[in-house]
Amino acid sequence: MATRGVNKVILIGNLGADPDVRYMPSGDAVANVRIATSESWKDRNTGETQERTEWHNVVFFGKLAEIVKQYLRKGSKIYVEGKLRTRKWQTQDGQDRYTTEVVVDIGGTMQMLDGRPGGASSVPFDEAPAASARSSGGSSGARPAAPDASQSATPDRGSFGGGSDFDDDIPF
Amino acid sequence: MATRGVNKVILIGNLGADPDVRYMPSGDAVANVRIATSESWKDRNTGETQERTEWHNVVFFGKLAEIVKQYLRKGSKIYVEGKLRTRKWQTQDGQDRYTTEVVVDIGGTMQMLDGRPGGASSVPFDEAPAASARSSGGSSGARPAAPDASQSATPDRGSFGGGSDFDDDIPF
Amino acid sequence: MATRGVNKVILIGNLGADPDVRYMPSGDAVANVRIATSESWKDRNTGETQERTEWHNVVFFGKLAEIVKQYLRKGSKIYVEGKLRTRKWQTQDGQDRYTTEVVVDIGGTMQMLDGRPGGASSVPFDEAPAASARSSGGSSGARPAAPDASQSATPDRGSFGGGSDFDDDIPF
Amino acid sequence: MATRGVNKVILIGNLGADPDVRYMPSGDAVANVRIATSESWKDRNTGETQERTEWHNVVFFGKLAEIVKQYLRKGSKIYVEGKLRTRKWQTQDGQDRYTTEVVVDIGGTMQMLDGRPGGASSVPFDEAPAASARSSGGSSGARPAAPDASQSATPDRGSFGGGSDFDDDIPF
DNA sequence: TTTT
DNA sequence: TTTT
Repeated sequence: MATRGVNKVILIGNLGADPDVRYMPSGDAVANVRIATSESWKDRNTGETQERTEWHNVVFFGKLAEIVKQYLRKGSKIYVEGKLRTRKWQTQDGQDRYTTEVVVDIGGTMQMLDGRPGGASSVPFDEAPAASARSSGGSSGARPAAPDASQSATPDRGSFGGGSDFDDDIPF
Repeated sequence: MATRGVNKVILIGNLGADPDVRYMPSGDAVANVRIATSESWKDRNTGETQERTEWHNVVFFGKLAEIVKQYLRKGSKIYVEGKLRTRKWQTQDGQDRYTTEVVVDIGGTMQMLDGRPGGASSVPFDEAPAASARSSGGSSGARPAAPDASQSATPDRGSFGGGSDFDDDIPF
Repeated sequence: MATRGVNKVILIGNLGADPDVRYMPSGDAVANVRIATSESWKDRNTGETQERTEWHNVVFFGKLAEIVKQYLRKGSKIYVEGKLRTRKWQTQDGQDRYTTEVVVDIGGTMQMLDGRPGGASSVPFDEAPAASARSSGGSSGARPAAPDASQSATPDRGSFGGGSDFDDDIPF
Repeated sequence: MATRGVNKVILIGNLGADPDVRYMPSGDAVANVRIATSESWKDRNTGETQERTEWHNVVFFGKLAEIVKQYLRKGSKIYVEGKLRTRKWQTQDGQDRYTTEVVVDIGGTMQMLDGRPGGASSVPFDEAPAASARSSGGSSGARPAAPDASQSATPDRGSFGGGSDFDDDIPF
């Protein structure tokens, strides 16, 4: 992979919920998590302390997704290094929507900061201790999240299992 | 400002168009730019070279916005250090939309990489070589982009000048 | 402060010992800590797992140094954002030595990752909740660590108290 | 490679001299460059503008080293993402010295910012468009710079060609 | 000298 | 020793 430009995101925050892990037709795992970062400051005029929490959609692929599935839970604190990707998708009535996510693949990393017993420490994207049946079927390991791949990798919430009990207008 | 967590974005890329600079009621400038980063890789199966360009919405405030206005043009190459912020806004018919931007304020920086003669080099957010009439009226310099502030700072494209020749459904 | 270029260091690691905090003539605090980061990998030939620990010298100034003194201890895990600075110093017999440190001042940050009860969360360099008698005497808050300032800020280990029970040849 | 902690350096600056490229016994290239970053600020007391230039030793391995050799020259502006490594070495009279370098290998990247015609754009460490005779003999590509490897990779300046017209006491 |  |  060659690059023109730099597209890098670094986050430290806590998971707002358990990871949402799915599998692509190839068998590769895709894990979505919501991470919160917050900042607080004193209003110059009122002197009151303000706080703002930002929620980030983070997507992991392949081996990293498996690790996310195994070790991360609601409340887990992690370090993430990834890149920005804005993905286009459609509502049920055909309207275009855009969602920006932090994608952790080539060049990215995840690191657990909780110090939980037995927890994996840190894992760069390209790590594959043992090729599982699942990941051996695909080649996503050395490929950046291509438009096509990512579309099937992080589909509309409703496209799995045929469910539809979600609000199509909320992109995340 | 104190922070729980880290929320950092680093970009190097080129402007897709001239900066879009507006002024808040306080007189503070707000500059929006679109920055492209691209990556290319070889498809493992077909061997073909693939390319993907990512477009980022970057927002500058205060003094930095003035510098962006003065020095940056379509094609300019810059280094940007900022943070992610997802902003909620509404379409004309009242539907909720979300747009994720890279905000350059406290803790952020911009740097020009073009080597243009007379160009400013690098500017952290909190720089104010000389308090202009505009920035002296506000206090945005030492305040992170608060939800309220940012909403008026980066309104729907059409909310300035009363214009409305834009597609409400496209968040950027 | 304007900059030509980018000089940024991001570390997450544990303190190898309690912070070493001193005070400049101005009364400003300077805190030195040693932080360990480690990586492990499998040797391609032998298949054995290798590990390498890297030790970093990190220097905090002013208010941040006070916080380091108050909250950090041997073993503490922190996130640090700073810049590289190589400092020249001399052995007792007049030989030049160079030490590279990670300086956390303007544009830098420190964040505690331990989740200790009562622990401060994150602190950018320029934070000064209340101007203490100490920091009010100096102006280090808005000044990058200048060569002169830093020299007095992080002097030879022996220059405090006139002691000399250390090995002059070990720069850290 | 797994990691406990984060050890990341991001630099944008200019080469102070042409790259210094050497070859390891395995045939793998090692390129050393000196990169300058500078910052300026106004002294609060005197009001004078101060400037400080920082010089960084950056080391590239394998394929990246070849690219550095081919495309970079004195004055070239580059973006570098690497990690800190402090290396121990000895003077001719057996004294220990330490040098801190920015190592660009696994997880690192280099990007040319000059827009020179024919220049390569960006190259992550693990890129190997075509296995050259040299790099095919080694396995450095997927191995972090191990203590042993790096020692032979970035030896004392005088250890090549048997020359000795250098000051042993200056670590860089 | 840390941590797992 | 670079760059503006």
